[in-house]
Amino acid sequence: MDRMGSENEPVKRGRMPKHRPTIADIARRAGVSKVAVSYALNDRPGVSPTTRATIKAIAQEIGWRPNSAARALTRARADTVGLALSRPAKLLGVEPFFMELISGIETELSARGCALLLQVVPDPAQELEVYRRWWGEGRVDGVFLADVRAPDPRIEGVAELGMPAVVIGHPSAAGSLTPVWSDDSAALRDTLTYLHALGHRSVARVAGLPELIHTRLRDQAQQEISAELGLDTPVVVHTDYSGEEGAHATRRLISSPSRPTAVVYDNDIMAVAGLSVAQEMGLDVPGDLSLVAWDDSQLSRVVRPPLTALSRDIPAYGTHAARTLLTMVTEGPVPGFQDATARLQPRGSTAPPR
Amino acid sequence: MDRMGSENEPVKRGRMPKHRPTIADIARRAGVSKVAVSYALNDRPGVSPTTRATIKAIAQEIGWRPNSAARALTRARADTVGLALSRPAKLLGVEPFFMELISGIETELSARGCALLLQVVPDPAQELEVYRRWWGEGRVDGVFLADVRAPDPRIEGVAELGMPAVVIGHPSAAGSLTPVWSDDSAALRDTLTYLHALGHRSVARVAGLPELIHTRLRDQAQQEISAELGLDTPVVVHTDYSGEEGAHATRRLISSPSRPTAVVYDNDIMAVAGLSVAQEMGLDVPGDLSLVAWDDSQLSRVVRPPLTALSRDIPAYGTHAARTLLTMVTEGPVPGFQDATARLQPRGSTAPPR
DNA sequence: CGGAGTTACTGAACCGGGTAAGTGACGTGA
DNA sequence: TCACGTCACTTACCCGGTTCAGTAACTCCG
Repeated sequence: MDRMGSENEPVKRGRMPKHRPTIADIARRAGVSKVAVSYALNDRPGVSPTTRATIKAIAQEIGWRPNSAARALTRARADTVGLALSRPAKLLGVEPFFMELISGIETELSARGCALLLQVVPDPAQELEVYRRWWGEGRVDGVFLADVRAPDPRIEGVAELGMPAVVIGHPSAAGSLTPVWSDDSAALRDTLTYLHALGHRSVARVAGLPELIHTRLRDQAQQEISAELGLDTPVVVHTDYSGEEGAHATRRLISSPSRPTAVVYDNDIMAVAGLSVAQEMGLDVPGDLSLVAWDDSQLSRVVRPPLTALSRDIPAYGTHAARTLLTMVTEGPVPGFQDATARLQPRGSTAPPR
Repeated sequence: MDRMGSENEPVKRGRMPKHRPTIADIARRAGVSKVAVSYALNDRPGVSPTTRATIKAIAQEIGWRPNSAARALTRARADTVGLALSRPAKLLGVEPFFMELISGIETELSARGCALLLQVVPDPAQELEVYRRWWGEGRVDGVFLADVRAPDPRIEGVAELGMPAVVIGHPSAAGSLTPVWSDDSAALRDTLTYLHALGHRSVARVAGLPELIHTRLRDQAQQEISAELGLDTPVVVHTDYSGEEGAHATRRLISSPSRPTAVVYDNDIMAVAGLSVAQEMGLDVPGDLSLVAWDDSQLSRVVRPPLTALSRDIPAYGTHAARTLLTMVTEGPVPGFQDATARLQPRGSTAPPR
């Protein structure tokens, strides 16, 4: 029984009215009530197998999809989680970390029918504001926090909202929120032990942003482990993670009277920059200077010599973070999750010092 | 009925019930109806200045935000646009392009109070499925399409849905959708003309995925421009954009009997890999081999010699794409937008051939 | 054969905003 | 003095899907 264009009559260009099908449309076609359709489509008791099949067939045929807004309204669930990043475009682009993390987060989210809302903002204060807005508007069910800082207003702010949140970083940085982290200290211990075994005694580090907690933790771990192993007190230079600052820091280290024999870089782009600088200044890598990159990507492998790197599965890290967050959303508080420790991948950029 | 605490009355830890404020709450406090509140908050006539001020003050005080689902339901507008990417995690991470693009897209979106929904999927077919779902569920008002392929089901599929969409790529790839693009052909012309002027006659190219339309367009332009300038018929090697394949392709080119004197790479990671391979094989860059990278990032500047690159403002590109899409969403069809042509940035990796 | 239980369904209300169409209290001009 | 217009609100109903509380019809069983 084909009834003519119900209420909305004037069609624009011969096209269908593009009226997205609703359960009311299905109900009309099937000759039942909206409610029966709702029960049928959600596999809830209350409709006969025959009716259920008919309704499902009609839904399939007319391409019905549940309107997410309507559903969110009743279930008070957005099926969306959020991630705001506060780093400048140029830096975000050059660090493979975030893209790989996002990619891993997606893997888990899409398997569970959840979407990811992303926003890039200039600074952490605005990041909190974005989270406040998202939560207030009911757009997200939870969020990820990355790049935790020394005193970080986001931690307290998000906790106050009562919004499920996963901190990508060490528990000591997470406050009352749930951390998903990997043990940087152990990774650094492996690295320094390895360099010590090669015969190095002076190991410097070109670190990331000093205000990030994970930078501080690495700084502190390096102090402690160096002392334990009997290495020289380490020189640590802080940068903004850019290649330019990595190059500059390397130049400073190499020119200093107490030149280190090995350098650990907090990301791979700085390690590559450091490698170029060292070679340009006539040093042999690894003969005169050994280099280690923290986080491994294609970049570490395509330069000569290939870089010894602290390798970890970043997409998996993201997947774990997403899984943790979704569990919190659906089942309430969870303790946190410790991911695998980065594994040292020795390549051509490290050797015994001459 | 086994669940008793359903009326969420026993608060867990002394916290407020976390009932997000609605306009009904404001109405109650102000002693007016919901509608008066709605009018007041939306700056519509129908309430006295005094009442309006009172209502706004209360809204401010209790931290009211419009529920996005409820709003989407009546306005049939999600205030969200979508981007699905179908590249493997490892490749996405290493190419600064997407992160910078997203960052630029965000700049425009957040200024207009619009959110970005992101999804990473394994292949283009699933990307279309994601778009179908998002559109069917009313989650997005429009989408971006990147990495258009030779026959691309997404173009037709998205057009069929009647969903606003911007194609990041050449008009010839966009079908009936709206393109935002920059003139690769002109950029390549500048590059080849420059290399020709330096004295190069044999210019190869290490290209990206052959199924991408923009790769094809570059291939074709290279053919034509090379012929025009009197260069040798160009050798083009297709890759998956990874450093590994870039290195391999370079090795092949260098070892071939008709070794080119210059190579253009479709992204910077491959150019860096190519540089390493050339140096490893004993070639002097730029003396024996000149290299050009398509798309410029920090990477091009931190290696030695720094890479001559086709530089363009990718965040701005994203901003233009976002602006175009939002215009389509709010005002209907627009013609498309041509972004600035990439500018050749000569650095140390190019010189006259020996 | 009558009451209880089950099955298959429906009407009404709800989520949190929005719009259209009133309504009563004023002010104003003829 | 009265009809008319405005203002400042209100009532009623919508968006699309979910939930609760019925209600017939049918089955089962003592």
